[in-house]
Amino acid sequence: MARYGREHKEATRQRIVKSAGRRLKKDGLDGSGVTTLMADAGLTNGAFYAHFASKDDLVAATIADQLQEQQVLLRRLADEPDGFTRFVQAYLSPGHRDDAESGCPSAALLDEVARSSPAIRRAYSAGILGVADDMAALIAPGAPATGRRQALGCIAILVGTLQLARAIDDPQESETVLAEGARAISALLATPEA
Amino acid sequence: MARYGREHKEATRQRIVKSAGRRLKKDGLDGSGVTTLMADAGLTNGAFYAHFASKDDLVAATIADQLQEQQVLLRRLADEPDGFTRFVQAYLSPGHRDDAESGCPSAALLDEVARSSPAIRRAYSAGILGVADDMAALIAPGAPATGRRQALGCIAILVGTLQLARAIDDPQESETVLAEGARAISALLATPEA
DNA sequence: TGTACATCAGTGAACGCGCGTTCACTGATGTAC
DNA sequence: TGTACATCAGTGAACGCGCGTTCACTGATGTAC
Repeated sequence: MARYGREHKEATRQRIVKSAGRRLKKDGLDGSGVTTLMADAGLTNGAFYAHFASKDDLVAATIADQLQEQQVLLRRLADEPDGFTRFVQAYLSPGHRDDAESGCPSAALLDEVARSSPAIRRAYSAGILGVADDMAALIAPGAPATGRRQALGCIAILVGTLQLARAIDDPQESETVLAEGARAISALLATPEA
Repeated sequence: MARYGREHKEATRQRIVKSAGRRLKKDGLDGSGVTTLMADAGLTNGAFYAHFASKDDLVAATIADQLQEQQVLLRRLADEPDGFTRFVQAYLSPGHRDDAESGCPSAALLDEVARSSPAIRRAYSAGILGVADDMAALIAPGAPATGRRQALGCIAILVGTLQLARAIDDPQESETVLAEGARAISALLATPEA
């Protein structure tokens, strides 16, 4: 019945989603064309619609996948000492700033996501709230409600800081921004809710 | 000698830059075409290159103008009591979240700016550092160096918070994000540098 | 084991469209006499 | 004051190109006998 093993097509789809993650974060949602996205996966444009209903459909799937990857990363850190501190340090590092392609999808794409179709915003919203939950477990293991609020605040700080550090072309000012972002995270977590 | 009064052409250019500010913040840098940008100013595409060398040139000019407008706003607030607090309140309001077109250029465009040409990043960097200086005067009138660092941190928090609030499609979660952003600003400003 | 076949993942050319940019031109303007 | 003129801001059609999407097809595959 099934031609090629039944996992073959799904594997190809996953390959497209993974390479699209890198391309979209590098060139933006509007800046990445279907032909390029397929070429990145070693395919031609024609095969695209055998896997996705539209470019929006791929973007939504890719964003969901990227945020799931972030959840996996955060869960792995839950087992390590100072997991969250180390996460913040890596996130606000010059290395991450200079490598958007393999970095945080929110930092690379958030303002474009906010302008995107409902389907994309839905995928993003569900994904980022999942990330917030896992981050909350790192920040305040015993207080999910508080931790989740704080996690959303931390995400906003991390994303804004990295974007600003990327946009500013003076290396020294850019480093100042990264350092101040780290200070803002510490300050937020050290300040009890009113 | 001069045909049309000598201020005529400059006035038209300014009109294009102002309407481009709204359009670019609404539809993004990649999402706004030259024909649309000119139509917004009541002109046709052909006249574009009499005013700008390229689309990048208009984008750089528009970003510089938008950031100057923000400086004007911040300077006006310096004369009022609680100027900065009121600025933050308005910035992190549902009204601003739902009206990107007439809002903060950084919140609308920062990740696209980070991917843009050197000329655009240069215009943005110069502009945002000017904004930071004026914000520093509001935050810490007597300590420019500290104030400037804190201002950069505040800008990152404000931008990240507004973008996240815009992307999340659940109104309640979105409000939580805005509230937590405000708390992060207070926490950062209340925490002395190490 | 070898061969004929049905399946379907992937190809590549084509579609209409909007992009950024160019250019020959039009026609309203302020100036010169 | 009235008219002829030079200027040049703005028009609108056209350029080649890449966009997202469609579709007739190819050819490698696992299965049936």
